[in-house]
Amino acid sequence: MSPLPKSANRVTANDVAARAGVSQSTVSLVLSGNPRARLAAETRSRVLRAAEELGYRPNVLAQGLVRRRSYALGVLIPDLSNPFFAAVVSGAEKVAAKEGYAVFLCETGETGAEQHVEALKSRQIDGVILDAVGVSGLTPESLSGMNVVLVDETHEDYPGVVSDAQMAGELAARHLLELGHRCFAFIGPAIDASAFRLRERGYTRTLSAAGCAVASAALRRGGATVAGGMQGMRALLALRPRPTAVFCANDLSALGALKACAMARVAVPGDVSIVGCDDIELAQLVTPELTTVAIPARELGARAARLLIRQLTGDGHAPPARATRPLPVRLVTRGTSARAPEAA
Amino acid sequence: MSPLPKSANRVTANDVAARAGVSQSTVSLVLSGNPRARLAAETRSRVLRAAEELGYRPNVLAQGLVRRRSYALGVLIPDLSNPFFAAVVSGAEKVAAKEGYAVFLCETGETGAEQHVEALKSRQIDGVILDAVGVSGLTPESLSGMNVVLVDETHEDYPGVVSDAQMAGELAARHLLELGHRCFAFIGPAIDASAFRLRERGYTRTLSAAGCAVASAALRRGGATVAGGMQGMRALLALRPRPTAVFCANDLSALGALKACAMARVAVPGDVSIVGCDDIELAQLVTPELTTVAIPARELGARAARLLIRQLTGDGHAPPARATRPLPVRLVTRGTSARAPEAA
DNA sequence: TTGTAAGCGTTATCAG
DNA sequence: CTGATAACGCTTACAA
Repeated sequence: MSPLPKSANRVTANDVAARAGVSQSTVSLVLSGNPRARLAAETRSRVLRAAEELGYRPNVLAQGLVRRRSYALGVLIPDLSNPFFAAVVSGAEKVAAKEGYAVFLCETGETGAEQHVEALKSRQIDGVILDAVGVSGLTPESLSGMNVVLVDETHEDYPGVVSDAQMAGELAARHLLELGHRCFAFIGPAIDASAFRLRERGYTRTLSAAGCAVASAALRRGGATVAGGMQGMRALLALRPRPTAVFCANDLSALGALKACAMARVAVPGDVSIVGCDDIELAQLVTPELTTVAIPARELGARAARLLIRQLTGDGHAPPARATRPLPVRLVTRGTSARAPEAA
Repeated sequence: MSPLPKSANRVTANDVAARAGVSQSTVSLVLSGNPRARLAAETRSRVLRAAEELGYRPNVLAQGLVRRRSYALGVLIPDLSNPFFAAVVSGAEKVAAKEGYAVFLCETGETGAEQHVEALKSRQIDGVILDAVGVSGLTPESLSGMNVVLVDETHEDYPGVVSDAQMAGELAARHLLELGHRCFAFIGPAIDASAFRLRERGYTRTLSAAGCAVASAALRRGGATVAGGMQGMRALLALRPRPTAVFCANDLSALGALKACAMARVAVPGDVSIVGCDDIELAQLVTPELTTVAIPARELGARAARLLIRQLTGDGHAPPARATRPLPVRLVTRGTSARAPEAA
């Protein structure tokens, strides 16, 4: 193995041309060129064979240079350790790969999306999928001229693929209401325009409509992480009266909340019911299994990729691909929710 | 006084040159050129300022074309839904980004690594990190001329970054032995040359040395997934005598095994002890918490990236970066392991 | 129908 | 020190 794939290794369109006894541009024509190019069948097959024999693969960088597209997409997420994001990425990667696009993965953390976008720009990226990176936190010009699709976030300037986040909150609320709960709480982050916020809204509104406001002290803000959930739940457990029903903005925080209960020897669902959101695989691994609202994460990613690619392919002035209708969510009733305990 | 940015869209080195009143090649020299290039301080700063004002970003595709490097890495993993792989990717992406490399994420599934590698090749990828994709399953020439670094897999042709997998198995075995267990089992996949296999070996050898062979019926083969773990454990529970100690090749399967026990109302760790491997975040979320052997996943990814990049940068004939010493692993004793139940 | 040639945006080698 | 100029591998008018 020489450190750098020296030279001599890579076979170019020129090599193919030489072997087929045609010019390089002819090779280009038959291999990647317009279908409307009319080549002699004989020439075409000679080229094809030569290419085959030599194992020719067009250099995408060079193609990109002249076509001004890189056939690469960027996917930006805050944190790959959240299985939900992993699923989104996975879904996006799969359809991208099938369509001949490669995906650059960028983990932005809480901040730092900006730099990643810059880096992608200088790679002539064809478009980006942003999930939960907070578009409004970016300087407007950083995304200018880019093809972008948002996931589970809405912004007037960009199309987005979303789940029915408000419905998710509503489903959670209705479920808990039906179980007879009267004292509610919520744990989740305070990011505007995010799905988290909509979940919260659907939840609180449904509760209000049923005459059950959630006290502001019962509204715990924090990261949508395990740690955030634990913290939030600890605070809730100290409240009097103690909430008997808690909806968490995502499964990770719900799992954290569940854990906090276990550590505090608070029975779930005996003393308090917990409902998460996402339905990640782990939700079924804990005991009791987590009641949650399923969000089609892979599908979100897949659609985002499709939408983005369509936007790219849509030569000229096709309708600039507006946001699609929200993907349906559904309540998955498992073991962490039960009838409210009798009032003390 | 100076020309304005040409077409609103992309600003090139030519635009900068025009504005700075120098030639394009000079721009190239000061911006990306050798540090040893000796430019007039005055010229340099003029160029720098012009570039700054225009917001110039060199086109990496073009750079790649001539330099024959793309400054991009590929990371191939079978499945992003396994948090362990997600962590590896995350670690690799972080150091790659810091070093100015972008990473193409490729999820290969059980098979299909080949095509992804081909796709990456035509993108002039600088190198790839392969984690658990089974190098030996690839046609040799598909990786020829590529810079590759393996993660947790050993192969004589490529350098690899590994954890001390055999030690992981040994630690699990010693732990269970110390707890007085005598009837052992193992759940894991049958992939040669993988860390899984080494974990198994470390486990079985340590047991043998202690006079406790693991019966072949107690050796369950299957995917290193939740489903695989559940299946394996179900089979084990039917065995007579029933094993009291089970080591699983990874946490996902351990979690599956734990779940299977819960469903079968078998007490963990009362009736059977379970030890996993990886120490993914979820391990602490289940009840009881999973005893496991911690593998530094992020660190593996990070090191792989560093090693790969060093290999790339190592112009000329630096020692071709052999495999590094195994990263240490450590036993994390939690709630799924306890003293063996009294013999019936 | 196929070849010639002009780029795409950079880097790199030389002259001046 | 700086500026032509030739690649890099490919696409695409435009000629032949």
